[in-house]
Amino acid sequence: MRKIKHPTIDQVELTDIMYALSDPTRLEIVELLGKTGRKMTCGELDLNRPKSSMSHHFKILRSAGLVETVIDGTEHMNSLRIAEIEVKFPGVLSAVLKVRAS
Amino acid sequence: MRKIKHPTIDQVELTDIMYALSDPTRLEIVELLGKTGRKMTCGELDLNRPKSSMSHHFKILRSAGLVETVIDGTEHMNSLRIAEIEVKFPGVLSAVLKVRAS
DNA sequence: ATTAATGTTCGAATATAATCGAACTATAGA
DNA sequence: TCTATAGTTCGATTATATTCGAACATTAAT
Repeated sequence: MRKIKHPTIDQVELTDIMYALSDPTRLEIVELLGKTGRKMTCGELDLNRPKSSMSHHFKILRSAGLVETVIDGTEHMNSLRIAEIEVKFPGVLSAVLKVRAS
Repeated sequence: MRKIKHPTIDQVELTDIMYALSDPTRLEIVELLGKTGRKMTCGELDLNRPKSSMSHHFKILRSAGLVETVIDGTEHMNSLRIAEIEVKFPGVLSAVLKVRAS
């Protein structure tokens, strides 16, 4: 496990994004990543759930194209792919973030 | 079966809306309702699927608060609850509709 | 080399959802 | 009243997701 695979932006489907955002835990992760605007480790994003459960949710966020994870030492740094997603699906993710921020 | 129950707008959750929109068939229904902007019967919205399957999807769209159905004779007229949803979750549904329209 | 830290993957249990035929309900029209 | 129409509900099948402990992999530090 050296590098994590992500879909390219043209492979990202709107339904997958909707699905990823339909889980409260995942929506909260996305909200936190959007709020801080920086890369965060899974640890920082911990929501009182077992590691394996969190890992599962990150996997879905990644495969939906919402989150990018790069490995840095033992840590996995996660960030929102907001710029790309806003180009492909203008207004969708930003509106969700705005709603959740208020 | 006289009148169909819908959630009030304050009962509507963002995650339920996301979930409802994560299915291609349902997203297509929403897209058609948004595009025409008028009430449409389930028949008009038929997507080559059995009635019972379509009914299932409408049920989910209704319970998510996305669609309102009023009975008119033997027909069930469906419309998007876009005005209410835009007040509660500004920009979300409109962005999805815009993306799908393009 | 050991040990610790950070996540992933596996595997199995449980839960939720999709699908669709068949039976049903409600209304309209002849 | 009989029949047609529009859609829902039931029920059973199949498929997909969630959950989380335990084992594993990778890197860092001692």
